Amino acid sequence: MNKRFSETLQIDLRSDLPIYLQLIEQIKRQIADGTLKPGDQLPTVRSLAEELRVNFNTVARSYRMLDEAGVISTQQGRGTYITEKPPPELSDRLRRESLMALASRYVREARRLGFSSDEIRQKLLDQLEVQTELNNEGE
Amino acid sequence: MNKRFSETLQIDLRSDLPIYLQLIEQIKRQIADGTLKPGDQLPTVRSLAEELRVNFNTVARSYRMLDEAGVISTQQGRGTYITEKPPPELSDRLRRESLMALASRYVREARRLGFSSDEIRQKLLDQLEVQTELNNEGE
DNA sequence: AGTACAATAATACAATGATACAATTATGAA
DNA sequence: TTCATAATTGTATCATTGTATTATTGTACT
Repeated sequence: MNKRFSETLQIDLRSDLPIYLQLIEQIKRQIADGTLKPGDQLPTVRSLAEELRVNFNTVARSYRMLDEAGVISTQQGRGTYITEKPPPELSDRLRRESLMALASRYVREARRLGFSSDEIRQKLLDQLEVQTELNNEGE
Repeated sequence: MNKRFSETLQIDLRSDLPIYLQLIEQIKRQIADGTLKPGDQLPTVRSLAEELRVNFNTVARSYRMLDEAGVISTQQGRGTYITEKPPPELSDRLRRESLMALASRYVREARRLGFSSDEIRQKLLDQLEVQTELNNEGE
């Protein structure tokens, strides 16, 4: 049951992180975890922008930077695609960058809600226990 | 017949109350009495400043403080809007639910990337240090 | 006067939006 | 087919909007 790609992206207009960086972060992560595969076509800058209710230049900026990073290939008049053969070490680097981005966002948003470092850390430990219990059975 | 927003604001340059505080007070009041509704867009800092004959930094200062108070949402390059759900003081219960959701999402996405509990926990601790240094948490 | 601080102003910058353009693809008539 | 034309796609440029940093102004206090 494949969601529309745009529905898998969560943009927070109130975040202190710019929209174009939020997009980059999440697309990178989907590539790293295999949700997006080499050769997959991404939505056009205009259609994705419309569904996310942002300006298409903002999407274009994200695509351009991802292109420069070598993870996607944007082609004028054709569209944008996940790079066919990512450099061998790119995938592992993407994984680590994605983890860093996730941790960074968690801390940033939690701090924005006014929580202390202790509370942020403790809640994570709680969640790690909860979700680990669930996963150990099924695996 | 709606007046221009700027015409509903009375700025007294001779008041002992600073301009930016006068603005904050009056905008807050208009939100409280329903004149300004959630989702409404406020004038740009420059246009409002021009009509009020004050410097746009002064308006920006008012907007920033209202943003920090959670009353409005300022978005660079887009504009400023009355916060959708303005809970005067976010209830403790809601805050904790939000933190839980953030932590849960972090763990879930990190696991999806294939990281272990140790790696997930360690990366968070790293980020806590990094972001705490910048923010000088003690105060 | 001199100092210290808050309020305001000036300037440069970053993120997003609007518009026009170029490259490619799709369509259809000859 | 082949060519012309329209539609679609990304690109380039500049305008608009809020942000950050610094300078200036004004006020209160010694």
